[in-house]
Amino acid sequence: MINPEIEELNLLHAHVCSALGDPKRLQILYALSEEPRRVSALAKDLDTPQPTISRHLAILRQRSLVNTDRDGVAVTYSLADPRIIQVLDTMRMVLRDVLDRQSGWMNNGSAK
Amino acid sequence: MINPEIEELNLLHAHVCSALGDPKRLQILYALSEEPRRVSALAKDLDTPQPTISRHLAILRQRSLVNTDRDGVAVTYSLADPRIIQVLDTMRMVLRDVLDRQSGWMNNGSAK
DNA sequence: TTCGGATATTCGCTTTTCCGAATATATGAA
DNA sequence: TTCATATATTCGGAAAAGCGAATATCCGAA
Repeated sequence: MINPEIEELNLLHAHVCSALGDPKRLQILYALSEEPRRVSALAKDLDTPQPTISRHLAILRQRSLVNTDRDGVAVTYSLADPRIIQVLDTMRMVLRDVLDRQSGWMNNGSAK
Repeated sequence: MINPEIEELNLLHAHVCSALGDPKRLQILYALSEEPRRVSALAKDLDTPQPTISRHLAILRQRSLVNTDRDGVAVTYSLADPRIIQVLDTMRMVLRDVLDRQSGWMNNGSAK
């Protein structure tokens, strides 16, 4: 409980997870899972200013969630690990189940 | 791309994921995955003030990541879905791989 | 109703995060 | 070197998140 290594790992863990907590970054990650893209392509596809995309990509890059590949003046970003999408899909399924349960399919719990 | 339903789901998705981005909440979720606990037990086990624990639990509750079960004056919290831990474990593995790669096992890439 | 223990909420305050706008840097071509 | 294009960074302000301390609420027992 007072182990500094575990504590440190916990901080990193939260730091990485917090990168998943932004709508624009989710869009970016899903877009990259379809296929690697340049910054300009992401900006166009997500209809978002290029500096905004770059800032989010910097965050994802710092947390090692995406890789970069320079090609002349252009930079192509790709997903660093497919498990990231697996994680996001799982969370989406969990969310969907919650929404289904709340949206009262099964009417109101009392028969007749 | 201009679908309001998808957009809304994306916001919720990010909102739920952002709950995973705090070290204390990670500790709480892992503790609850071992076994359900009362607020006071969490406070003691994680060596954290009770109001702090309650605030974090409120966030996890709002996002439907934990369930509550009143038993008189005590409230027992439990993990709402085991897939949440699966997600956290996966992210930890991804993180571990990154750290391993950075920590230069394989020395420096050039033999001899 | 009153009390005591368990849990929840509020209040200031500081820190972090996000955005748009502007600007800076980097690379290849000429 | 200079230009044009692609990408990155900085700045200022607004919104959100976190925390400790204090306090409020809830529930069962008496």
